[in-house]
Amino acid sequence: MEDLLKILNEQQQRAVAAPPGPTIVLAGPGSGKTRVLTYRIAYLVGAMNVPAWNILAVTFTNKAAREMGDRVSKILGANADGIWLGTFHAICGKILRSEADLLPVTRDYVIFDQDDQEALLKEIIRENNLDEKLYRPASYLNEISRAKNELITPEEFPISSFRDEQTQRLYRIYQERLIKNNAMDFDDMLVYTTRLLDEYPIVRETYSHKFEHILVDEFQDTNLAQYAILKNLACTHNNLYVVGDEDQSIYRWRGADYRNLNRFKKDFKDAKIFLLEQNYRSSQNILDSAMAVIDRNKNRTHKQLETVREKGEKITMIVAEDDREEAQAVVSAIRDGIHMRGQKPGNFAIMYRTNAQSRLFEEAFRREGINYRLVGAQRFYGRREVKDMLAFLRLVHNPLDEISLRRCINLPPRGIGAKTLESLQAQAAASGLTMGEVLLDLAHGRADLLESMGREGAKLATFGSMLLKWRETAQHNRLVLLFDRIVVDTGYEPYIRDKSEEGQDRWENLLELRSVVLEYEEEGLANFLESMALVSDQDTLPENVEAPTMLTLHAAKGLEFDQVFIVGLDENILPHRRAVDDEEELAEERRLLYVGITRAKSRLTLSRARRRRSPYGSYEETLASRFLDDIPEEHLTGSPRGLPSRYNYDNRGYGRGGYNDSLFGEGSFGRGSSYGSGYGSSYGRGSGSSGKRGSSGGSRWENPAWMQQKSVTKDPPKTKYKAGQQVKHATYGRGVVKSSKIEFGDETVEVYFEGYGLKALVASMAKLEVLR
DNA sequence: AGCAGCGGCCTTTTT
DNA sequence: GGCCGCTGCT
Repeated sequence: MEDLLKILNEQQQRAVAAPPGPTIVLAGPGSGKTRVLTYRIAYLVGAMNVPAWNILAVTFTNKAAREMGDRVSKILGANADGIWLGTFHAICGKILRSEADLLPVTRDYVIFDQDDQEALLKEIIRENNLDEKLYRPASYLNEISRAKNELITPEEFPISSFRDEQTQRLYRIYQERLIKNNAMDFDDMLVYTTRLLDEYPIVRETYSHKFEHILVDEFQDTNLAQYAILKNLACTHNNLYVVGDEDQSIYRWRGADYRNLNRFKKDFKDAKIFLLEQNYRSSQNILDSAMAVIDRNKNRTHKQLETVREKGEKITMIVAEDDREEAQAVVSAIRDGIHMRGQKPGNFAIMYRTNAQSRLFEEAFRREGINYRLVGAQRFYGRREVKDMLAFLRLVHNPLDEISLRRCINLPPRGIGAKTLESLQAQAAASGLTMGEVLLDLAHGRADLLESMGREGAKLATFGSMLLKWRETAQHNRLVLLFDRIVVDTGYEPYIRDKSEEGQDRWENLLELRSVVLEYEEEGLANFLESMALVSDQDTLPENVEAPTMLTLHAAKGLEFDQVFIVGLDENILPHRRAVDDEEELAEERRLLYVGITRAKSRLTLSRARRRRSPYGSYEETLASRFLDDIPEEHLTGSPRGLPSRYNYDNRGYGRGGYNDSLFGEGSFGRGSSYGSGYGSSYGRGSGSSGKRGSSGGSRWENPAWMQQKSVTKDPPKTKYKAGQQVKHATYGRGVVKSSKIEFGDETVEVYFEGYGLKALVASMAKLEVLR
């Protein structure tokens, strides 16, 4: 253990070896806080003899959890087994399923995402004859969400206007309906867990004893509900170790409250505080600029960030004529970095305020033939065909879920339209059941029902029978069989797989989902559905892909890149239009920029556009972001208001090679960015395709191995692997093929591995080596 | 019941 | 400029 401590600096060592009890680690960007957390866990296990299963570590994303888990395992090996490590929501999910008896929902509850929530609230608004134009679900959901994050029940909802009254009413009905659907939303997971711990001393004490040591990453982004959970869990020991940085608090709008740090100090008077100021990431120029930006915020402690690295290059400013040119300039710069200076494509990142901004950059990358990876936006799990399939699976798991029922009951169209649904709903209401229950009753051959519902009853009974069959399949068979049954029984394949390229993409997405299903054979449907609901954007960031990354500033938190481009530094973009007239929100926009700047290791480029397309289509003049004023000129190359440098776009349909020099301007020439005029245009083309999934962009699903391999659907289905063959797998080692067959155009091999048992693998992805 | 065509509405950020 | 929902036609 002492050896381990040696590779940490003095501040880090002290934080890692802190005595038990409430502890705050204030960690500047790039100061190795993940490292401190990892070693803290190792220290607890290795030096303080705390069993791993008595440790709970909470991270902000699943990806962060995975990374930390890997690092801890590397240090501790099997001694790390049993540790609870995950996001707040994942950990709450685990607790809630264990304690489901105490909840108003059953163990089979499903998690409603934003779309489901909106669908449900929309229904409620409709049923209550409220004007849908006036009652936008999203805006009410926002308020409901905020209330939940502050642990305010519908009854406690504060009322000071007519709108508040409506919100309260909708909130109350919305909660009732969630329970009726045997569902909860993201916020409920926190709220129910809090209440479980608050109201049942036995539960509180059980978990508090189990989690003798609790560690929390990104503490500045916890909300009140999360804080309450932590406090409850720590109630018997106070061993609460939190790491955070108030300057990186960027989720206020989601209820996060960096004042939880103050709350913590107040609630735990004896809390020890450690500071990590040594930066290992960025050049001093970058850090100085970051500090210049953040120092303008009030109510914070100034931190003097020092780097171990060199002073580094100045920050480059690009000012383009319009947003399209901005995108082209940034992508050209990346292209030059890759091709002229031999930089690795993965070194680059483009960060923006809103997802919508990614589009022009995607187009520019395509023009240049450069592959890219995109975080978030239209995620894989947000795709229609994926959500459709998940709706079927959710309905099978939880027939009370009316949102999923409505979504999938007529997929593909089978004559169950609005009218049929209405009569199903009427029947449900009349018998005090849910629609799903009525369907299952019909399937069970309830003659009275069938009779009273006439022709519609017959249609519904057909679907009900399928549902019943699927539910039986789910109980006795492999998960993937259920998946396949649904696809076959509904005729979903021909429905989405039309002749178009899009149709093919959709089908391939479905196959990809199927291969995810294969990974959940042991964990089962409930766990599969839960992880599907809890994957975050960052979790879908493709790894091991050498390509520039595009992501929002929010998604960039916790990451680092050698060269960072922060784009759209205009008023109303960054800071965002919605934030400019509120001081608190403005401060958060500033922190957002700070987070972005501090992601950069060696080189930082800021860009803006003089004209920008408004959401409506027309072009608007822009003003330079006020934040640019705060970056001292000595750190900057190019002026925020200066002239753009001359770009040459290689005549790719956009080439006015260069811009009018005589445009008004304060900036002087030659100070412009270094993307000089016209490097050759001969490279880049066709080096990769980024658009396999159309404009929706990628995720970790971008070009997976099986995609390159043409699917085989025609007979005869020849399998590559044969029963009895000895094979080798990267993770599982040696195994014997038990069977292999073509399912949906992809070969599925069942292999028996020593020490791992029977595994079902997708042949094109598993990369099995045939030994004999 | 289902599709095509038209008009109104947007855009923060996410577990 | 694009998505969603509504209307009216088959």
